[in-house]
Amino acid sequence: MENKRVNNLAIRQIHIDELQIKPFDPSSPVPLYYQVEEHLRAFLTSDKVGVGDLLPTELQLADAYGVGRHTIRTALGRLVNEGLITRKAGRGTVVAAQTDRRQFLLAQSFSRQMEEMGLQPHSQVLAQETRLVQSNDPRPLVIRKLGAEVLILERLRFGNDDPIGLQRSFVVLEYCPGLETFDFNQHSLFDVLSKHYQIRVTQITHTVTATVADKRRADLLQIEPHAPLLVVNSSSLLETGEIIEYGITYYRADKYEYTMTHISH
Amino acid sequence: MENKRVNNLAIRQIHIDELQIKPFDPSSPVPLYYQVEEHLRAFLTSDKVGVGDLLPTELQLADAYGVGRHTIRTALGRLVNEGLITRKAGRGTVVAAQTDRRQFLLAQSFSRQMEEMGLQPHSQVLAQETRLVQSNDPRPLVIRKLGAEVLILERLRFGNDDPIGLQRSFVVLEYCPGLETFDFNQHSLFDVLSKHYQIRVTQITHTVTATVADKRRADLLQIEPHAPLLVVNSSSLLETGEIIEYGITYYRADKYEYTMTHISH
DNA sequence: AAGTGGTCTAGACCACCAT
DNA sequence: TGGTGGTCTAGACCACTTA
Repeated sequence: MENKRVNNLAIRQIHIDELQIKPFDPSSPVPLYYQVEEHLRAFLTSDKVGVGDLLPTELQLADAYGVGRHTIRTALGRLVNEGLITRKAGRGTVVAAQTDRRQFLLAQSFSRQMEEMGLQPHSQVLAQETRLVQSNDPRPLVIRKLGAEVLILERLRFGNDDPIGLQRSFVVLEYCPGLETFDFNQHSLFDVLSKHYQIRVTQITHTVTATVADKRRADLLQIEPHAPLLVVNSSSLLETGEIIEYGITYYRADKYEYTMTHISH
Repeated sequence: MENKRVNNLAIRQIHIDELQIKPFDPSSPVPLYYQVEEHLRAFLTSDKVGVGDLLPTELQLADAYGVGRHTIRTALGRLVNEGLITRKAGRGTVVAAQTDRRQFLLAQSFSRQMEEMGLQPHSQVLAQETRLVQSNDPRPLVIRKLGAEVLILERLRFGNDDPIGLQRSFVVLEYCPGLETFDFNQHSLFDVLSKHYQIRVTQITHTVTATVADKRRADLLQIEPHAPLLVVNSSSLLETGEIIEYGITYYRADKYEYTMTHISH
């Protein structure tokens, strides 16, 4: 529990013992730098560390893991690329803000988007049914999952009690049997998938277009008919490339905008 | 001009002399690996190489540049991260297809987007003027460049002779003096910036929302008034984080959609 | 002044690929 | 079988940060 005061900012120096380093299996075919990397990643993504914490020095890590400094640098270099840590000569290696990871969560979850905008999210389930994928369902589902069993969920989404979006979600039940028994007035879809089913969505594609509100959508969203709507179609894929969810959301253009940053390295 | 035949595929082995390596200035403060990296990048992005060409071995490069193998590996590793090359143990280092770079160009340039969709792009300049940034201009410009000189360009954008978008661009002239003398009926804005001014845009943020067409926009885009439009606001930043361009484009929702894929690592 | 990450070298052994 | 990139070590000097 030693703290130092640097630049008028209390920062925490992580002690080497906190890493709970165990000796490696030297006969393992897995490269040493990768074993170090995985061990550090597990530690960095746990709740034992916070943004800005200072990692032990490279030489301390090399000593503790029982490998050369270059091996440690290889592992740290990969974690820098991943955005988990940053390095400063003369200063040390610090735990970074996980903006990428947070942005990805935002891309998945309406609830987190609302929280990010400072709004209190809630949902009203308008319809919930399970049936098989039909040929007039969204194309990505038809192409890859025709005839598969899906949960279809239609929800009206609110931020601070204002209706913001009307969302229709198709979830392929083969990956999450029993999903239809949850109450999605109370639970976030992506929270249930990640926490109850341990499902990792690793890729999401959004296609954005525009339309004008018809009578039903105007009534539900409490806007004039013919008011502009932003239409976001989303495909959520597993690591294997299989589709698990497809969604169509109609957002009020006066309450919501879609932002994306492209970075060239 | 020696070719080898491997796996029924003619591949070209790049000879070390083709790189035209000159001795480095050893007193330069620029790290050796970075000098190597820049030299290789210039070579790889020139028309002297093609996708699939095989680079000289790491030891040959180390010898030719007069540095250690590890220094060469650092430079090559960074170029791998950048997507310019790939490596295969036992095989060698090969020139990669530059898919990442192409996607980023797409995000910049209307012309390339149209080509990607198989449409012939062209533009009609509706207005072109230079003036100073005023307080009622787009916020990102006002915040960072109030009073700076900008070129304002309003263009009607076509794909295969159909009007698709109406675009208003603000370009900060401090980075590209004389830009106002180009004829943007003929030239792509981002082509002129990158080729004539050697300007590298490394970050673009898009904000997407929706509206309905007013009379003027409906006439220009040849649609009904009140038809839905997709509104894309874009900020283009330099490596330094400074803003060089801001654009607002109104796209016909029946002709254009905005697609973005998020990937979690 | 002491310690940090940044850079660099020389050398070693390995798994993999082409021949 | 010979050569490639992949991994790893030991050691060195530097610029920079912090005290």
